[in-house]
Amino acid sequence: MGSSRRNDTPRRNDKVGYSRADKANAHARIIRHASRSIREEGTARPSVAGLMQRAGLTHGGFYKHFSSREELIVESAVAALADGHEKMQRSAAKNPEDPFAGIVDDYLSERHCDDPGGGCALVTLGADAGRGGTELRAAYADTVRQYIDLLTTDGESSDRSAAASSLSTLVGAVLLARAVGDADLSAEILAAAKSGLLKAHGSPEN
Amino acid sequence: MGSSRRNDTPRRNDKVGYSRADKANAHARIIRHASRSIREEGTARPSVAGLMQRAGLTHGGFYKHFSSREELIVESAVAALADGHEKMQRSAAKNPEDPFAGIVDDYLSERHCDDPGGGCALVTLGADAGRGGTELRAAYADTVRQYIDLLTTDGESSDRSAAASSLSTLVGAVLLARAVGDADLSAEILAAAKSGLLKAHGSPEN
DNA sequence: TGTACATCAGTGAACGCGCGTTCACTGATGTAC
DNA sequence: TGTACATCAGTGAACGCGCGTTCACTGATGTAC
Repeated sequence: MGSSRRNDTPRRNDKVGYSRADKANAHARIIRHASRSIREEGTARPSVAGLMQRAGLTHGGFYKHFSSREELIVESAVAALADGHEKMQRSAAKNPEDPFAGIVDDYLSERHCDDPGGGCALVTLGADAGRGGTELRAAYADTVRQYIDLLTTDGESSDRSAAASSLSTLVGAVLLARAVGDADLSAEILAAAKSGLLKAHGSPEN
Repeated sequence: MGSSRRNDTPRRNDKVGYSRADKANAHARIIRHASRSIREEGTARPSVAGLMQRAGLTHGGFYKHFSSREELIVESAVAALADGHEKMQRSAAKNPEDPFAGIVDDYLSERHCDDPGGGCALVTLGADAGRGGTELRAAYADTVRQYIDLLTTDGESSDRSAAASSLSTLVGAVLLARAVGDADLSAEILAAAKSGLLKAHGSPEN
């Protein structure tokens, strides 16, 4: 009740002092929300003030966490890329007998299509990465390699090629399905990609 | 020599009066350069002044051509989408015996990959279209349908599905190849997509 | 065909606004003793 | 353990800057007669 050292009054609205744990939490919150924002709006549009507001903070404290807007963008892009990869790992784990089918089902789902902010950043940040700096592109490339590994069921080189081709189809299909404003055409694209991928995967050699 | 009505002194640098043909030419020039700029930089970043400057004009006259920045962006996005489709038609025409192979060769070429400003706008404007207004998305959807038609060699519905799947692969591969900053990985992705597409197209049924 | 005049494409200065960034300030945190 | 004090996360006002947009102005264009 009386003199509280910590963990009392966990978060006041008006004015407080801030512990190191508070800062770490705030940092994680900024990154988490920003990684959604840039997937939704791209890396160019979101403002520093808006991103801080979404994390429940004001813009003034921004430079206690990042040396520039660009640094936040890169850090949250990396987080977004990792987030998408983790979700794909979970998709693969959902169907242990045919992880490829598990991935395809989740990736080409309406659910994924309707949630760009929580979805694969290869799609949402692809164009921005192509225009971006070295660091972003390197992180993007690493993520591509991880996706290809995940889609490669054995170590054969032809299978790695098939995985890269499959990844292209997955990413392209979701990009197209989101961009056309037509639900029927979106569904057609997703179904076509799924059919093509499963057919190719079913007959791996000729 | 003496009193020139028109077509003398075709374009002076300092100060001139402007004919209707001049305006039409200027309008086309603005659109042409802007359609490159937005493919290179996205729809968010290029400024009105910069876009006008690239067309050899100053920003003041902008609103003689467009009612807002947004209007220019949409108009030049439509032009960019049409430009990419025309180039793909030419790719198909280059190989009349196997138009599909002609398209795949050009689309997945290093040349296309290295020229986003002159390349397919489904790739470069995909993310922006997904975030954009109704008009842009409708134009994007129309272009997608034209691409699918071009990739459909007969009217069978399964072939249309194959075409949509192939288009996803094409678009995804170029998006990925551009975004990874690694020439080897880019080449690997393009080669993998090409191999996957030609394999699938070689054996159309089972 | 020639003359008189309204039009309007393009210029460059100016507008308010939102942006990224900086700063003085606050007060709990957390260290030194 | 308790006391004194430096640190520093977060606030909100303020900064200059570049943006989209507006405007008065110019003078060849192109129409009316």
